[in-house]
Amino acid sequence: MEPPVPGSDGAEGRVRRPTMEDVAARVGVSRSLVSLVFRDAPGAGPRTRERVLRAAAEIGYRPDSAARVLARSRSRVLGVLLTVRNPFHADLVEAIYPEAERLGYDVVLSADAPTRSSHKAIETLLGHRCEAVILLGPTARPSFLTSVLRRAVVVSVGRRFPGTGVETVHTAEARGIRSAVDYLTALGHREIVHIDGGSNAGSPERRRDYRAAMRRNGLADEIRVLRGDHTEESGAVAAHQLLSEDRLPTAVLAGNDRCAMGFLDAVSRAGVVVPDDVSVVGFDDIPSAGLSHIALTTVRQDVPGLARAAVELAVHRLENSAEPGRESVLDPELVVRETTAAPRGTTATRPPRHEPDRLAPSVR
Amino acid sequence: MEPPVPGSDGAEGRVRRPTMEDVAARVGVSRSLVSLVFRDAPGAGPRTRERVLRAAAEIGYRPDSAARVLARSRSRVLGVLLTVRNPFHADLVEAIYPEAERLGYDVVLSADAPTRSSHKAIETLLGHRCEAVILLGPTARPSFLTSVLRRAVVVSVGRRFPGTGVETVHTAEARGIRSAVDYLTALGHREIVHIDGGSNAGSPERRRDYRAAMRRNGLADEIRVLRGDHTEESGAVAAHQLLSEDRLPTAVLAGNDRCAMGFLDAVSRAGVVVPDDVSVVGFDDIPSAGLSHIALTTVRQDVPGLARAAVELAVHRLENSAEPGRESVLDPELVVRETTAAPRGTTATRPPRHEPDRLAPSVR
DNA sequence: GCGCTCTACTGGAGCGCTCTAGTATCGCTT
DNA sequence: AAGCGATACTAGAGCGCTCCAGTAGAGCGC
Repeated sequence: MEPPVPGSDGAEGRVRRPTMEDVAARVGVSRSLVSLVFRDAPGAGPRTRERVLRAAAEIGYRPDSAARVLARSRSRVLGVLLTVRNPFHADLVEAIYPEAERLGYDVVLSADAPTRSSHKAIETLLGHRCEAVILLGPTARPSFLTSVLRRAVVVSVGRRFPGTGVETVHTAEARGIRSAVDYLTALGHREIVHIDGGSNAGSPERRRDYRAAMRRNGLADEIRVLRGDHTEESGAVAAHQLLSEDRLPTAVLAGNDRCAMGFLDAVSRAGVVVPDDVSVVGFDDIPSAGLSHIALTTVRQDVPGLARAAVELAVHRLENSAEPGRESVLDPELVVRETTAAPRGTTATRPPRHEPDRLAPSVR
Repeated sequence: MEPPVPGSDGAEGRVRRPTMEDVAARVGVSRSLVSLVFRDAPGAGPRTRERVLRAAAEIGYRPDSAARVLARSRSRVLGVLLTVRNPFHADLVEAIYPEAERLGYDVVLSADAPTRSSHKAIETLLGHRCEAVILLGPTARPSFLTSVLRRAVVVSVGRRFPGTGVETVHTAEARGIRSAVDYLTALGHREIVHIDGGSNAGSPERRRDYRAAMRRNGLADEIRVLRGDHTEESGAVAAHQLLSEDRLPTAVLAGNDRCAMGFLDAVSRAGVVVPDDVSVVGFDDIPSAGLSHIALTTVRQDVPGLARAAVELAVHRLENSAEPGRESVLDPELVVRETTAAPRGTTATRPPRHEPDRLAPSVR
């Protein structure tokens, strides 16, 4: 049998990983003491502590997380399931890392993909002893999630699983949609079309909330929903459909930013000027929405807030007695940029950019 | 001290994770036998094997990867460092998973981000006992990578680290750039501007290769490089710069697709028609480049090939004697879509879409 | 000088697996 | 009947860490 790294110490001299034992021997203390230092536990003198740390650095010791996880009664590991292509997930992951670290948890990532089911990705997470899994816009079947619940706390970001014991964090879609519709209405728009997001997380809510907001503004007759999904392509398809008709609506509320950007791109190629000919509002506020040449007016989801709430919910659930099925709802804010204006033929000037009213996150 | 999951078996009844011992007891065999079955090792009777598998499924047993990794002489874990926002990395990750699985390796992901240095992300990977780390477009300092080499095989995708012992997988930038310039030249373009990618992986090569290709086509006097990076924003900035001048060049070769898309967007807003007024070529072929409304002509990197080569290089290096510093170079292909045409005033018809010549990957 | 508390440290039993070295049982030859 | 090689299984020693129980010695009051 070969040593851990085959070819023994090859050209670059890879060698056996140093262990705590090695550090201990070098300093002349017990392994327990070294462990104690690395866990930041009380009981070591400041001088010794420093010597241990120095010795460890000298021999390039790093704690072995497999051994650590195995030995601990609590693993303190949070699993995150993401769809690696999804830029919104990317933002969430970036925000989850520091938050987990702050609370003393490790994060392991697992991605689903066309060739890798979320089922399998979650199994991998559980294999890593995650105490809780945070699922970003999960597409898994509720029945599977229920079985996962026997092993770990489950937090879903974006999608609701009422009555299953899955914790949920999501945006108050209704408030976001309503503020967008109200804003467009205030500008003088009446023909406001919604390109929806199909069955993606949040979409049924957004569709329903659009209808409600239209009715609230006395625009029940103008309600029009175009089928879409959360891709640029679907925005472009909707654009072509609208372009093929007699005339455009004066405003479009897209299911998300990617859809809005696909729409924008397709109409500007057709010579339509945004916002003069048509106003466009997105949802999410992904990074590219804010780029100067896009400057998309959109409903911003509070990504750091969602990340923080997800981690906190998971940790709270782990460290306190069982109180399943909590729900954390965060308010979005309308970010007005340059793709919205009063419709042609009304007051020529655009309203000033208004500072969005940031609302405190609420926990129900 | 609380049991593994605090609140003991709470509302949903989370309980102690079953172990091999539990499975063994249920079937009435030894733990070793169960281990053997789960490792697919020879030495168990077919009937027993089946009974073990069934019992495991009944009690919801899953192998504990921490314990497994700890006990094994080889961890068979590959670490992947990615920048979670980067869509090109997303594609690579998706392709790495199945490839690693095929060779019997586990994959653990770690992301760098503005708030999380690649240094730290790599440390995490090493803590998980990765035998090899695959770094996607790494930004780490070579000196740090050298220190990592003592612990693991290092494979860099995209960026070269000559003479360090880091294995490298990358695209033959020169061939890609040359085919793009040759193609544009054949269409009749002479004023071909390159918006470069700054210090991003592959950019210095692309810049150099652009110059070489221009010279080869007798266009040394037309060489013009605009400073950029790999974001949409930089494409838009370059567009505004060019628009502010007397007249546009007839063709633009962008540093990557995102840059190309930023450029496209900015010029079409200014009323410039692509490809009639200006031809645009990208680099990478990210998914959105192929969308019908974008239809970007671009130099496609062979993502599945890069992923496969990276995993194979890592595994080869682990399983054979030390042969450091191999390099695997994959050929790109020019994908002609709808953002390129002959310049205004020349032969009116566009050439037919030509089927790109796919070349076999070469290993040097 | 005595017990007493405190701090600084050590010993050792696991955590859930893997993997080598064994043992038991079988069928089959000689 | 003894021997033999397979095959099917078991025993048990780790892997590198955590964490609890325990010890040595210093400092202190009385």
